[in-house]
Amino acid sequence: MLTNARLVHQPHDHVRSMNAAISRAHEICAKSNARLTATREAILRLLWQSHQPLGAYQLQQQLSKVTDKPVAPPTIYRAIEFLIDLGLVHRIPSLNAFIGCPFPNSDHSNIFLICQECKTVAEMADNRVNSLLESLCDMVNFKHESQIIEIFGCCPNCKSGVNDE
Amino acid sequence: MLTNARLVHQPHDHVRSMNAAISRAHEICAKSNARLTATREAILRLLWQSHQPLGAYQLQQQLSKVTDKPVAPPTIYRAIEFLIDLGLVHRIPSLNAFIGCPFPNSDHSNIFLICQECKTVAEMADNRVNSLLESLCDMVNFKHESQIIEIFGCCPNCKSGVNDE
DNA sequence: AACTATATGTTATATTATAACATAGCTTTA
DNA sequence: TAAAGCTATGTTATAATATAACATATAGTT
Repeated sequence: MLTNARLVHQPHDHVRSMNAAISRAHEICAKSNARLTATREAILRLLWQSHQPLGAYQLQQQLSKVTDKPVAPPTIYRAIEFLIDLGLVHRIPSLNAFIGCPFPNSDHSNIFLICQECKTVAEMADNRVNSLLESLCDMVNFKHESQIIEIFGCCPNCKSGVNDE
Repeated sequence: MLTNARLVHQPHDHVRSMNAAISRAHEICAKSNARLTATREAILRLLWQSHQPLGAYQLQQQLSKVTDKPVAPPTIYRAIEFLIDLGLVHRIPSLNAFIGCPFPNSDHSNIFLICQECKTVAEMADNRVNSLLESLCDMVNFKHESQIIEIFGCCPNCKSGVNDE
């Protein structure tokens, strides 16, 4: 089982984990002969700075602030599409929002733990889940190609009331 | 393991299964002191007639045709919200679309098999999946409240080319 | 330097969803 | 049965999300 849950749900060194993510992203792009341009990297950074998924229009605002010039939606959606295709970013369908993938090289269980209180999202991967779902698909003769699992609930911080005002 | 996959992926008696669904819906509403009004029932019927999920604006068009008068989006969204709250209908987040629930009384695994070819969606429920996911959540101290699992792939019909032209 | 492919800018618009307020229709009880 | 109160629907407007189409620029290749 692989997860970034502890990272997400506890204080940690943001800058360091982001830098790691960015350099990993550069490697992955190099391998695929893909270009991590300034815009794309900026979007990836914005997504990594937040453990809450960001919507396209939030990204638009933030990118516009960072670059100090207007940014139109297609710019955002194109960068996101690029990042998703490389597995660096996920879309959380029920939230219409996007989040950086903490382990872009691994198997994609795509299990997301969405805290309804604080809106943070942690990711997990687990092979038992994958094989169980694949076996269920086999039983009904459905060809499994990909999956996404969204789990809604309450993260450890919000359960314990740590961040209450 | 509970599924309507065979029903969805094979020819069957639409009218019969829909009538069964509607009368089940009436029972469920009665239990909850909720009113399955004409509009709500019409929406539920439309959703049952199709094994493909329908978007709100598709429902709008079809309802408008059935009732022969204009229908505005809030009408649709309100009926859908009602039906979802009672567990009679699901929203498929990645499709922005809605589908009738084949076993509204049972545990909600909310596993959807989405055929990328023909766009049909079958549903499954499986307690092993539920308990596995709950145990993963326990491991990271996340309180599991609900879940949705979307599996993308290819249904038996499309695999075998049955419906090719 | 010219060519080609890739990426971005720009404008417009499509698609999905909800807010806010008005009206109508049940349902309970006087 | 009439009045009151709750639930549902109608209506208008608009918010939020996403994409199409075409122009321009930039990077990489010959």
